[in-house]
This record gives sequence, C-alpha cells and structure tokens, in this order.
Amino acid sequence: MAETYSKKKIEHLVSNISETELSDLAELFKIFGDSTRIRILYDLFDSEKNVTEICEDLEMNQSAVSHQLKILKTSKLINARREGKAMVYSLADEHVKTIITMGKEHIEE
Amino acid sequence: MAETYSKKKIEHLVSNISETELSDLAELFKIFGDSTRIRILYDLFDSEKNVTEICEDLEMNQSAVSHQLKILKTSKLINARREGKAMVYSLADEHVKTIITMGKEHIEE
DNA sequence: TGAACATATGATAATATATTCATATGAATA
DNA sequence: TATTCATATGAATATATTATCATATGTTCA
Repeated sequence: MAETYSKKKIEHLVSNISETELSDLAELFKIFGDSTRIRILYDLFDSEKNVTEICEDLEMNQSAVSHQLKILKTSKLINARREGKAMVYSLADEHVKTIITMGKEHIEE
Repeated sequence: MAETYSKKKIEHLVSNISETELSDLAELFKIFGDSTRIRILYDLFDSEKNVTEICEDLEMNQSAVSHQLKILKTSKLINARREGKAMVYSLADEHVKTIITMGKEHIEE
C-alpha cells in the first residue's frame, strides 16, 4: 500500500484519467460527501464498532445508520463481520484515512 | 504546503476532528462528488482555461458549466481572472490534485 | 420453540441538487 | 454607441438522496 505521495508521484499517478475513472472518482467522493457517512467513518478510525455503538456515538437512530452503513459497505469503504447478534464494522483500508486527511489539510488552510 | 504523507503523519493529522470539521469535510467532498465538477477540475489539471474551452472539452452547454464553476469557485477549489471578454479559471492549489490522486489510488485497487 | 435482542430493508415523504431555458451583465470593437 | 461575443444568473423542472416509520430477518438463549 502506498504510504507517501511526493509532488512528482502525484503528477505521474494522475496523468491520463479516463472518463470512466472520473465517473468512478465522483462516485467515490460522493460517499465521503455526506455528514452521516463521514461521521461513521471517523467513528471507526481507531477501532471497529457494532451498529449499536455507532448509533450511540452519532446520536442517530438505528435505521438511518444502517442505511448509510450499507452504502459504505457497498462502496467497499468498510468491512463487516458478524459477532453473535451484532454486526461489527471496520474501515476497509488505510486509503479512507488518507483521503480524509487530505481533505482536512485542505479545509484547514 | 505539505508534500509527503507518511502513515505516522496521517495518524497525527487526523486525531481529534471536531463535529464542525467533519461537516466541513463532508461539504468539501460533496464538491468532488459530482461528475461535471470533477471533470472540470481534471480539465484544469495541466493548464488554466476559459469557459468556452471547458465547455468544448466537456461537451456541455455553457450554462451548466458556469453554474458548476460558480460552485467550485465558492468552494475555493478554483481561481478566476478576467482576460478581456473571457473568464479564465485555474486550480486553486495542489491539494485539489492530491485529493483526486488519493481517490484514484483507491479505486484502482 | 418462542421471546428478546440486533440489524436490515422497503416504502414514503422531505429535501437537495443538476440541468435547461431565457435572459441579464460585462467587455471589445466596428 | 450599437452590436457582438463571453459569461453569469434566476426560475423551473427533473432527478437523486436522506431520514423516518413500519416491519422483516437473523441470532441467542431460556
């Protein structure tokens, strides 16, 4: 997994993005572009949690959270596993953290 | 401007994000989460362009493009300057490229 | 097996968003 | 200064999205 991104590397990586990729990119960012979803992602930053815990942390009702969890799952930004009655969710990979970090850097300037 | 992001740096940067910041983050990503806007941003990757050029590149009508340019401008992702009759737009900073690059990295896996 | 707990899901209503159309604004120039 | 070119903008429509409500599914355990 990539861990550093120099200016030069970015220039290289970003060259020649197809229309399809741009569409996929928009779809990806759309997922991050909702308060509830980004709060869920941030809630999972340090540790996996079950649905009840997430609901408590966000102070939101279970149905709304489950609907958004499904979207995050479908987008492969989170993983799920069953633990008895509960479903435990966790971030899918480090990219989620990286993307949020880049965004945070931007808004702080 | 930050140019490299180690795992350790990300852990540090991302600690303690407030609810307000999470909201702002969602707002930021929402801007990237639209095909037209991300195509405009990508169109401006290598050089500034005026509205007519952008319209031609995206094969979209002028009004739709102008509406989205305004949103990008308001979000401070692009800059504008007048050049005679034309308005010339350019990316506001390197962060735009970085964020798109991170997204591209993610979808390619 | 049935009751209780945990989560998921379908339908609906409310809200937000993008594009289009018509038109306004602003700059250059004949 | 009247016309043309370039861009911006308001209103309206169409579409997408979110939260809520009611209920279904799945798991545990008495």
